[in-house]
Amino acid sequence: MNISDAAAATGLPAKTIRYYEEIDLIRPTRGANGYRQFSDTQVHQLRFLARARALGFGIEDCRSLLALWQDRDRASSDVRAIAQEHLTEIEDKIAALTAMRATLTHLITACAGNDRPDCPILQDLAQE
Amino acid sequence: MNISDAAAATGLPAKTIRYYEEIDLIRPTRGANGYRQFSDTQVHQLRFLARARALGFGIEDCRSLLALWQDRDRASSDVRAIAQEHLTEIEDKIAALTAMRATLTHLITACAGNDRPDCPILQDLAQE
DNA sequence: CTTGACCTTCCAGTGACTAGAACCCTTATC
DNA sequence: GATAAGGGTTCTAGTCACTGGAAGGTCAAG
Repeated sequence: MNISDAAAATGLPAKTIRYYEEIDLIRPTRGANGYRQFSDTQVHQLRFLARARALGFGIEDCRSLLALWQDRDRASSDVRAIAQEHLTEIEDKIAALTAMRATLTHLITACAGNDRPDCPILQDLAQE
Repeated sequence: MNISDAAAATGLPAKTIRYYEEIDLIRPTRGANGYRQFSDTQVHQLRFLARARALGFGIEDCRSLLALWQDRDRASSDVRAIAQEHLTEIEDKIAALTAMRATLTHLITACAGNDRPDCPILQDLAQE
């Protein structure tokens, strides 16, 4: 399977798959012409990576999760620990963004949004 | 006022202030010894930038907002438009993170987190 | 005169790709 | 056999907003 087929099968751009090879997340073999060859197993790994990335896991977490997936003697507690830490980070980001949203919503509501120069948004930025 | 005083007065790291000069967000003068000199006005501008960054505005938005702040003939609608677009981006991010949180919370709850290898988290990553 | 705290510039790295250039290989058609 | 389209390859550089570190100049105190 060539790279564009692997891309179609996983939803990942070909460029991203090449990048994953560069950082040793995946090791496709090479054909006589130098083209990358992806096995069904590797396509499965790529789908795993795509899903993990979609859940927001960083590349190093993905590497760990992939290794755990391959390891039949893994402990589910190791997987859970990675997921739990990631969840905490997500919750922190949500909290930060939610605070921004509250402030912005408030300021936008207060701003007339007309031709005049007076603006509560700028006042807020200038003062606090 | 030297850079470390400006940093202390604004909460921004000195490195960040140098970076802001490099990208022409601020233009401190220089003393005879080559040190950057910050006026009270410039410290005020830096605080404005710090606050805008804290609300998540990107650097180019900050540049625009700073220019609008300096412009006495501005229309508040221009400020509001920038803030509104930014708010929409924040809401998109919150939505994406909230979806991740829901999935992760569900999976973490389902995972025993013990010494055994069976793990709903890996199952989810492998299948979907 | 030395020490230590400041300041300067410049280079490189972060995360996870992405764009683009320059070039090679395969397949189909004429 | 020529050619053109549509693969594939590598390499460099750019993204965003800093951040770390090295090498070296400046200043105030003792």
